[in-house]
Amino acid sequence: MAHNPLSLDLLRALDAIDQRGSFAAAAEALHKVPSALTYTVQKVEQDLGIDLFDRSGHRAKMTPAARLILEEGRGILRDIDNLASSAKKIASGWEPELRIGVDTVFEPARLYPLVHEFNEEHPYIKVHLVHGSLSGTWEMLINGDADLILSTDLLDPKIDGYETSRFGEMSMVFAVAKNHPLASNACDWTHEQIEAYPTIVVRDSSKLMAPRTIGWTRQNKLITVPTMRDKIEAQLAGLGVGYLPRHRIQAELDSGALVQVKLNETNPPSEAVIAWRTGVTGKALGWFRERIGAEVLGV
Amino acid sequence: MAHNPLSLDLLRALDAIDQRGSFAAAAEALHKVPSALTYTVQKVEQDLGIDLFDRSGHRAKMTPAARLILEEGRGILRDIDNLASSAKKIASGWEPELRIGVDTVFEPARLYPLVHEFNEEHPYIKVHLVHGSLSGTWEMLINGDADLILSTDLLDPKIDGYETSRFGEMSMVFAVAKNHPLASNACDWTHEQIEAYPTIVVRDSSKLMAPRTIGWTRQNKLITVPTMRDKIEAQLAGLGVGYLPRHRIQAELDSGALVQVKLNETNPPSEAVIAWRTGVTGKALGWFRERIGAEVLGV
DNA sequence: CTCTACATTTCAAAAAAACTGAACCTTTAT
DNA sequence: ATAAAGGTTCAGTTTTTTTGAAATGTAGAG
Repeated sequence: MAHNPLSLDLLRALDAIDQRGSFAAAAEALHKVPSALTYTVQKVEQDLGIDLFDRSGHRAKMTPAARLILEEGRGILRDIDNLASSAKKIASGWEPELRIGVDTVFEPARLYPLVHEFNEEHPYIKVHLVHGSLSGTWEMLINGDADLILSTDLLDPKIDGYETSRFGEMSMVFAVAKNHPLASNACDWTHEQIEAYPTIVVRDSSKLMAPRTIGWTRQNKLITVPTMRDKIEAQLAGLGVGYLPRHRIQAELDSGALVQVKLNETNPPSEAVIAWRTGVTGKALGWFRERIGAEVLGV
Repeated sequence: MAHNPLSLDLLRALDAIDQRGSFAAAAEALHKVPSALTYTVQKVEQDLGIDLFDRSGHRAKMTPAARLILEEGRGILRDIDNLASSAKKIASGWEPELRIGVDTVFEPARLYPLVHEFNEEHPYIKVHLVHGSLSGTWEMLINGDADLILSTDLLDPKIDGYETSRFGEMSMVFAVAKNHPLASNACDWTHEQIEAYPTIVVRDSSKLMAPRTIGWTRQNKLITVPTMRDKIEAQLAGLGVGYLPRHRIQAELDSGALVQVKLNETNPPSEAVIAWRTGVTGKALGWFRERIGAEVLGV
């Protein structure tokens, strides 16, 4: 019923006493007089019904109970401090949470260092990474399910209400597994020859918008997978062929696990873009807008 | 420099306002008058320099900053409450921490439910599970590295300063792997025949006391391993033979992965015991002393 | 549109709490 | 033995918190 007798003042007092070594020194550090500390401590001792100091000797010595309060109390004081500064941040335009929609063409792990850095600076601002593919990623932004998305300009629905900014170039390469028949003579295949093999395509995660397909698709021999990671793995396994973003498969191209097939059709490079809703000006959004760069594409 | 303006009173006020829905109702719940709440809130708003409520409408509405303080504050209030009650517990004879030494003959996982239950009841009392083998387990108790140990009476050094209590019977069975030569005719092997195979023994973790060996050992063909789990695995792999505690290998005996070999020597059943230092009367120690029972041996 | 019923704030006064400084023990150091 | 330092006590002072009555303001009913 009554209040918890533990006060932040007591926690601060215990901390100071432990750090400075005596009531007198602690009192000075807290800009108080020693008897004020005695008062604070005795009050809690009385209300809580336990001893916090053993006064049998010359110098007061903390009891195990006080030691527990001291140790856990430090964490609580830290939390309270963080909380106060976070509240100020939010009041000054930092959002309480930010939802970032990441298209499956990007490697999510490349964003982790940035998110980690942000989290260190702003421990109480929650960052949600949500995943989407193709039009589905834009849909998250339009619907308000994400505050910021990473996608490509190819898929930009070009409707009102949002703004974009480019942060890198993405070249798509037609690649097949090392042991795939198309890998043997890595040039000058005809359409018919290529169409002999299934194409792996990433399924659009959009629920409402018209699904978009990227590049040409043939009606026959399509295998759809939910994410770019699945597509890469499927092509690595030789299950099918298709365009893959170079930044996701550079290691595989270098090691020879995947082989680029040159086609005579031209594939204009697309741009990696971030997009956000017009008029949304949160500082956390700005923080990421300024920092998301080519390193998300593996530099 | 100055104090953090966030006070526990504010956190409690925000919580009540959120739960009851209005300053007036919250004030009543806190046995105060509404203007007192206004005062508490305004004071923090002024000190922190931010608004906690939007007063443009009829009813005061929390700002996002206040919402953050509310949500995180609830956790802090919970911590403070736990801390107060834990401090009282410790002052009334509950130890701040308890170190339990577990001999390797026991399956550590069988203790987890008990430790979990204890931890729910006493969130701020730290339980350390430390592992030892043979005399080493007793040494932890004698040295003061453990407050309570689980071992067997066979290894009891029978010196002054501690007390024991039995909590179950442990039968040791001479077992070999399914495919081991000794498994084929599971009876009446001569000593010489058995001595043809290596014996797996658990190494004593003792640093100072005289290492004890359990049962007979032959000087030749010994393979020592650090824990009972290693010994079981070694015998399962057919690497050697030896006595194993039935409660650790019941599943393997049932499935036939291990086969009991009957020997004509008699092996008196030993007792599983707990032991603690005489005169140590902490309540956490008592809690475990009362509850450790045959379920540690798999019922 | 006016009136009523809340919901909250303002303000001065009162109560409670926290703090101070001087006096006083007690223990440690010299 | 004496000085120095740590801690407490206590009466008085200052500061903070609470109160209750009046004021303000808004939503909703009639």
